[in-house]
Amino acid sequence: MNPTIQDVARLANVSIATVSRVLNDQPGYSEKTKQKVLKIIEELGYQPNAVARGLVNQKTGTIGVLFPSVSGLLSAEILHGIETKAHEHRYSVIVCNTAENREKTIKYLQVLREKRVDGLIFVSEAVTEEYYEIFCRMDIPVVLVSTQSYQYPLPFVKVDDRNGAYAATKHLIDKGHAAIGMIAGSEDDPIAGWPRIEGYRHAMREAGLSLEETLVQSRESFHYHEGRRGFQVLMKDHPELTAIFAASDELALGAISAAYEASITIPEDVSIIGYDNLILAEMSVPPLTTIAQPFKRMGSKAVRMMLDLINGKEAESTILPHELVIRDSVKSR
Amino acid sequence: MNPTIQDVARLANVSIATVSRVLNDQPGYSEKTKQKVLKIIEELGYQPNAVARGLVNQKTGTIGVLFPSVSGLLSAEILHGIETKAHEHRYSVIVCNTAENREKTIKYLQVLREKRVDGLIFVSEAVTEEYYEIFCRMDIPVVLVSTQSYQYPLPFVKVDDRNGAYAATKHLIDKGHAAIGMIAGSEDDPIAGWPRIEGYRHAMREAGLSLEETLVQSRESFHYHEGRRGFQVLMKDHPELTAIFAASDELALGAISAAYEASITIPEDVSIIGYDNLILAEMSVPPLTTIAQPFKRMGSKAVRMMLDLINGKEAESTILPHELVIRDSVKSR
DNA sequence: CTGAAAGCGCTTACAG
DNA sequence: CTGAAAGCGCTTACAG
Repeated sequence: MNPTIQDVARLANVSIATVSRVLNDQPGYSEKTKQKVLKIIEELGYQPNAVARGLVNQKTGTIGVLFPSVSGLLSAEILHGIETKAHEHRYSVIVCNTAENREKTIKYLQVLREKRVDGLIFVSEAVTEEYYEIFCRMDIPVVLVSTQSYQYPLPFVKVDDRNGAYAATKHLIDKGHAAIGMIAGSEDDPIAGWPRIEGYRHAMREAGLSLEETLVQSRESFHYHEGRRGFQVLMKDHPELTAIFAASDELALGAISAAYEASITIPEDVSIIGYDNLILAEMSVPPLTTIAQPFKRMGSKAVRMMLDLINGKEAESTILPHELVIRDSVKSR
Repeated sequence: MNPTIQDVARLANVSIATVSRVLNDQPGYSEKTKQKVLKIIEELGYQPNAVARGLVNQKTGTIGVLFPSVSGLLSAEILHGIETKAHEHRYSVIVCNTAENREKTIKYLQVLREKRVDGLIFVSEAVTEEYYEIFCRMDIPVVLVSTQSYQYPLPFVKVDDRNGAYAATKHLIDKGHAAIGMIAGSEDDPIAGWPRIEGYRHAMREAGLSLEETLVQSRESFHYHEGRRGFQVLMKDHPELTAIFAASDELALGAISAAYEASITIPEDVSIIGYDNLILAEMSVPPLTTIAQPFKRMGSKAVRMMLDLINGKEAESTILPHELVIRDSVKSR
């Protein structure tokens, strides 16, 4: 159906070797030959078969990206960064939705291995020993995004969660708040869980404020409904609170919604600061003050590291800066 | 690096043809041979090279998906549906972010053609003559999602926008509203623009209500900020309005935010109904009543159609049902 | 039941 | 400057 290099060679009266050379900008043919070949290619609308190329070159120009969830806003923004940068360098990206499920992840890894992707980007998930062993067997570069591994030497790009959480809490303190609670992720989560709790505690301690345990409501996930529940529990235990740091924007929106139902006004009664700066932070009522993570940049940076790795260079793990985005959900006291 | 079929054959003392047969569950070997081969495969951790397979079979088990934007919630949910269903059938998906840009789209199409994807899913965008010609040249199945073509015979899966908009408006009318405005997309948009306006007008006409032109604020896009602006203009021109149909959830959230700033209470002063049912509809304050589009189902249905097409069967265009989701942004009068 | 061989569409030494 | 040939890792008639 599609014309092949054979067709081009025949019509141009040259060998396929010559066609291949002009295709790849290699030396070894006269200008005249080049023009002849180019003309035929044009006429035929010939496009080289990347599958055949992949087979001989042993690289496919494809990278696999594994997400715990593709429908989340966070993944979507990271994917956007990855996809854009990859395409700039003529790489394609295959998306995989692991759903944080071991079997699915392994299945995906197997498919990606069969497809001979040139590299793997692993997003927002912990690297288990099992995964790591598969990475090794695949023998291709792996870059971590928005996660890191303490046990395995895998390069990563992320924000410093501890610092980000510190900045959020500090902002609340600077605004005159003293009774500050936190709605957090799981304490067992070594990436987005306890580091953010640590950051909060650090700021509280530094300011000489209460470190009472019940001030942080540790939830199972970072989702909206947990934010609602977290807010309710927190306000029941600590009606004196004037400010809350929610460890994700979704948690913050949940808190805002629960506040609304309880006739607590944000930010008049209670100030709330989020974490992430997803687009929905802007759409919130009131617009959410939050710590921004540069998701797109994280994605493109990961691709740049991946390209270095593929080309045999080193890639250094990178901490990208977070940023305080002030909107209307935090009020001075 | 990775073991090949040659390695397996050598160690199992059989020919590569035999290995290939047991790999593909074809007849033609004794149970004993099979076990021997399987054992070696296991020991070696052998995994067939999908690139080589793709070259001989002339199919890659990969489909390309083109989105106008990968970072949007809507795309993310459709992608989720596509990805899940594709993976169930051992297909991989390559994502492409066209940014609604002609050059980028053509570049992507070229890459996908070189990579010899087995099919194309084209999401939420109009099919131009130029694109259609490329589709034809690629000679692979194309399925449209959340869009359709009036000029070209391309199968699609979508919701009936006219009916959905009608249902939204009707709901407002049923709740006792008569002064109803609309914040719409572009009138030039033949997919999500005028059909929704038509649906609104149909319901208004049927109920004997005003069809005044200024009652529909047609905006450039379906984004949040347009919703804010749309609301402001609408309420200035028509302070008598008690209800508004926003043609997307983002527009609705923009309207709610603008209302909040103008001290207009939702739904007490003005009821608002959205369209899409993105997760943020649930997170809105107040939670947004809206028309749900089954995005995940649209994605998986598209893949199912794609598989039929790839296997030489027919695929019928499908209209999936919308659904009214009642939350708190609409109040009876 | 099994294997030798051709072929998928390319790239790349090698020889001239 | 140019081409014949081997090879990438498979599948599939074909012959036995």
